[in-house]
Amino acid sequence: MDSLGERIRKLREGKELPLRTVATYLGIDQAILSKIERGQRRATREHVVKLAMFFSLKESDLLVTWLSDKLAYEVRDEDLALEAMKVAEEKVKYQTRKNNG
Amino acid sequence: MDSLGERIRKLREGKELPLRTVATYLGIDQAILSKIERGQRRATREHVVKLAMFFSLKESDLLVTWLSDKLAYEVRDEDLALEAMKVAEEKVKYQTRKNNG
DNA sequence: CTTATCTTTGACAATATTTGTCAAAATAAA
DNA sequence: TTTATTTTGACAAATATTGTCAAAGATAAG
Repeated sequence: MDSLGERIRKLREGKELPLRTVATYLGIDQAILSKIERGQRRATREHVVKLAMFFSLKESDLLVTWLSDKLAYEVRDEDLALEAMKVAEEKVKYQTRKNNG
Repeated sequence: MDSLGERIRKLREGKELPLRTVATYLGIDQAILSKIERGQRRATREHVVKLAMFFSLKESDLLVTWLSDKLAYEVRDEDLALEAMKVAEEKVKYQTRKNNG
């Protein structure tokens, strides 16, 4: 259950690449990538798409990691986080039905 | 499975109160309350707390509605919304374990 | 120990998003 | 018609996000 940051740090270190290399590919300063990897900043969707390219991952795979990070972040230090999450899941199911069939 | 806006509109209309009355209680312009009720703007936590007071609801009850709205909003029009939501739920469970026991 | 490379930190700027006011237009009720 | 209520949209203020940059802190190599 890794965060996006943990995942890409592992991938990057697995290839023994410096932050600079990946950051340049993303078109951002290495300082930001450093922060993203350690969870101090959040990636944008564009970053995620490019990271999937860079590391040859399925885009949807990395997007789910990124989105779930965002959701968990949204209810960080909320007592009612889990309860809200469950209700939200139902709301999303309903939204989906509404958009499709 | 009402949104916060739907809930408070029903409550307000149930008491036959104009937007003005509730908006003044919240300390905001009625235009905003109108938008919140119709889901065009989002309430702040402060609004929610005051609304719970105003309508004599359990604060946590309304907070769950508000939080779940925020979560659902965060993944609006995302194909991977539901999948991300499920992963996020696990992440939240883990966070909780980390903070408590 | 010194130098070179890599990573982290923090101050700051630019941009985007959110939250609000206000006034006018639209709607509904008297 | 009037009067009260609600909705809309343009705009401003406040806040949050995303980024650069330069310096400080680690790590590794010579």
